[in-house]
Formats: sequence, C-alpha cells, structure tokens
Amino acid sequence: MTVRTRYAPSPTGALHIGNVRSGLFAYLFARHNQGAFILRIDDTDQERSTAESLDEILDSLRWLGVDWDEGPPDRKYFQSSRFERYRESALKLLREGKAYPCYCTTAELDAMRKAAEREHRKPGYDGRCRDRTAPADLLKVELPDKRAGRNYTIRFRSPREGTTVVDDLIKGRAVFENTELDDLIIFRSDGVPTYNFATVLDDSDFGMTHVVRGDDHLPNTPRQMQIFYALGLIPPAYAHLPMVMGPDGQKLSKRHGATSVFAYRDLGYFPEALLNYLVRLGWSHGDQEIFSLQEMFDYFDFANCGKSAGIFNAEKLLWLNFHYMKELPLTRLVHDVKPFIELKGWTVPGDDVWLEKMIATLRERAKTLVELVEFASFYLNDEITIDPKAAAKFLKPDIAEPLAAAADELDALESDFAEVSIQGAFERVLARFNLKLGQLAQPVRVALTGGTVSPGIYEVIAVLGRARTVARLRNAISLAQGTEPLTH
RNA sequence: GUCCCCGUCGUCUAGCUCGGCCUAGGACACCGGCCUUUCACGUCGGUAACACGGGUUCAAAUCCCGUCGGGGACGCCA
Repeated sequence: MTVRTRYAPSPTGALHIGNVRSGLFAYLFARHNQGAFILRIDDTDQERSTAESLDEILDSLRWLGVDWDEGPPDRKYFQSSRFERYRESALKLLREGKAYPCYCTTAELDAMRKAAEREHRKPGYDGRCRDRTAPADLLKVELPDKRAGRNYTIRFRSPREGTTVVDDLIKGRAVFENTELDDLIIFRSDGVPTYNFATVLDDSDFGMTHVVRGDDHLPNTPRQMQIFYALGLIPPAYAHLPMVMGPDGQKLSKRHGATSVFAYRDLGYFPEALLNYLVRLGWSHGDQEIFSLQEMFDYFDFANCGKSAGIFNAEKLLWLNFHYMKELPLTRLVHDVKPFIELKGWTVPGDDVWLEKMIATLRERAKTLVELVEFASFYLNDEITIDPKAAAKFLKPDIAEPLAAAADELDALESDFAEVSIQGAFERVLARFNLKLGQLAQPVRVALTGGTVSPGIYEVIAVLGRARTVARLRNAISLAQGTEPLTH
C-alpha cells in the first residue's frame, strides 16, 4: 500500500516552527516511502481563517522546499469546500442513532463543567441529551441551522464501555477507558462541523495511511478512532510527535520571540538550516548532525524519533546557519544576499563575480545574511564612518608616512591587483620603515574599513580595488595628521 | 482536579527493543591551549548527565514496581 500522509494547517496565523516540524516529519515519512504528501487546509473556522495567512503558509512551505503532491490551489483540499460531505455523514450518524441533537445551553454546559471540577472529575459533557430524543424521532432530526430556528448541536454517541487502544508508531500503546470519552460535538449550532469530525472524514476520503501530528493531539485520537468505527471506516496508523517547547519548558509560542518560519527567513537564515535544525529536534541518525534533504528522505523513520519533548535551542540553529553560510555555493549566497542589501537601502552592485569575492571574505565571520550585510557595509558604501576610538589608537601622526608609502606602492602596482602583489607592496613598506606587519595592518584596516575588525587585510584590499583603497588611505593620512574630520 | 504522554550533560541526542563492548559517545553552548596582521575560521584539550528509591540478576542507563518531577488534553478552537 502506498503511504499517504498529510499536513493540515489552519490558516489562522503565521506558520509556526513547532507546527511546521510536524508537517516536515509527515513529509519526510512520505518521501522516505515513495508515498504521497497531501496538503490540506483546515479552514472550518471561517471567523479566524484569512487569505493572508493562507498565503503565508504556502509561501513558507515553498521557501522551505517542502512540496506537496496534492493540495492547494485545488479547492478540493479545503475543508470549507467539503461542507456537503460533512453534512451527509452527520445525517447518516443521526439516522443510525450514532449521533443525537443536544439542546444544552452554554450556561448549562458551563455549570456542568464547574460541578465536575468541584467533584474532582474530568470536566466533560454528562450525556444528558443522549436519550432525550426517541429513536423514532431521531430519524426526523435535521442538522442545526440557526436561521431556521434549529439552534442545537449534534453530538457523537460515544461508547460507554470498553477501551480504545491507540497503537502509536512513536509512543507505543496508549489505552483509553471509553468512559473518559465524553460525547463530543460534531456539528455546531451554526451548522459548521467541528475539527474532530471533519478531520476524520478528510483523513478517510483522502486515503491517509498515516496521520503524523503533534502529541497534543493524542487525547483526540481515541475519539477520532471511535468516529471512524461508527462510520464503518478503518482508522489510519498514528504517529504522535513530541512537542517543541520554549526555553522555559512551556509550549512554544509567540511570547518566546521569533517563532514563525518567515521570522527566520527575514533574520537571514537559510531554509536548509531551519530544516536541518527541525529534523534533529526529535529525530536522530546516529551522531550525524548535518543532513541534506535527500539524506533526510533516505534515513527518516519513526523508529529513530524520540518520545520526549524538545526545547527549541536558537543557538544550535544559529550554528547550523553558520555551517550553511560556509558550505553553500557562492552563487547561491550572492542571490540570497541581494534582498538584504536592498533592505538596508544600499545599492546592490551589478557585478556578481565581485559580490562573490566580497562574500568569500565575510562568510566565515557572519552567522546570518543580516549579519553578513552589516559586515559588508565598508565594501558596499563609499562613505565609511571611522570609529573615533580606532582612529585615536591607530591613526597617529607617525603612521602617516608609512600609510603614504603604502598608498604609493599599491597605486604603482601594475594591472595585477591580487593578494600576492599586495603582500609584496606591504613587505616593501615594512622593510623601509622597519615595522612589524601588525603595526601597519591595523592602521590600514582602520583606514579602509573604519574599524579594527575585518577580514584579512590583503583580501580586503583585493576586493576593494586600487582606486577605493588608495582614496581611503589618502583620506586616513590627513586624518592621522589631524587635519580631517573623523567622518568623510 | 481527571485522563494521557514523557524523564541520559545547561540544550539536542547516541546507547535502552536483544542487560555485560559504557571508565556513558557525539553535537551546540561554555572554559583553556595552538594558529594568527585584527576578528573570525580551523585545530587540540577540558568542565558537564543515566531524576530518586526499591527490587530482579554474577552483572542494569538498559528489565519490573513505586515515588517525585515535567508536559499535554479536558471548547459550539484546530
């Protein structure tokens, strides 16, 4: 049997990191087994669903490189287009006496919950409407419709005895007493099906063989299985993944800072890094830390998924991003960095080869694209700001002469402006003034970059080129002599 | 409160299914050495964990029981 898994986000907000990991695992399991990955949109809650968040979810998945075999834009995979199907099934359950109308008011339900709490019982529906409608009348019951005055809900008649066993692919066996399962609402009074009901029909209709989701859904599973049984259907296999927690050990949420996929994209992270981080949170393949998408496809399985919740560790993600910064092809980095340069309001250089050289000198010093662009400021702007402290320390009058000599030597270099020739020029200046490299390199660094921290000085000069290098050196000479303002 | 899930370094984890190879391995972070024109990269080394208590056994991180701790679910949200 071909494996079919799904990811079913609700378009009620941004695509969350913890949430997308469940989708990723479902995706990997499908790919590992040459199966199909289905994207379904759980938008029954029309009040909270928005087109914007749907777009963000789809774009986030595309950015990550998670592709689906079936799903949007095909309307068939939107729950909102399947209401007829849900109605028909609910009616069927009603006719068979497997569901019944509930006339309880919200106030009544609240009182019930409070009472249960007082008596130290699990708060839940006590089934008072279960037998309120005679079997014969059940055949005539219609679905709720507020406008037609049918202001009630439809509840599922849950079994009162026995147990429901969930043999989870990750957690193992969990046994639930059926008495723990109260009669849940399958149709709201506004005529909209609820999640637990709709999801069962969808998982069945779309042929899901494996339902992969967060373990916060584990308590829903026996209820959903009972609905499958009532409908005469066979439930899929389940795999409940441990959740992702924030640093405080609580369920990851917005208050933990950046949690959406787009937040990380905008912070200058690579999709490869995010995916790699997510896959290693709750899954492992021996001691391997770095995984290409293909390797994830090849190795992923539930046997190597952990059972315990994991805490989201932003530092490890950063490290992975840094890893990909160093490993990804320069052409790719050139492509990816441009939007971040634009965001700064700087002109994006047209010469990709030059950008590659620039990035080559920075990639080992920046962990994100945002950081890289910040470091690249002195490469990308002619107006550099010289740090006053650095100037005070390294641009003193007695360095003016060596700097002038360096400027002349560099200017005199023939067409070849490579690192070796630059080094040669430096060595000549060093010998002439009897200086150590550091004594010249730091002032030059300040002159060219504005600060005391930068890539190797020969690299910087090679990338900057003759004209800009010499101009900045000459400017620094005046500064060292105390005749120029700090900013030029 | 009730039900369910979970418990190896600060964090992610290997090992647990089939007890001995575990003096508990790797990674991030942290600390120190080396490299060095700055900052990094790199490299070498270090600190650091089997939640606790009972069993079973010649032998337990690995099997059993209990305790404690953490999380999740209890909605006309998904």
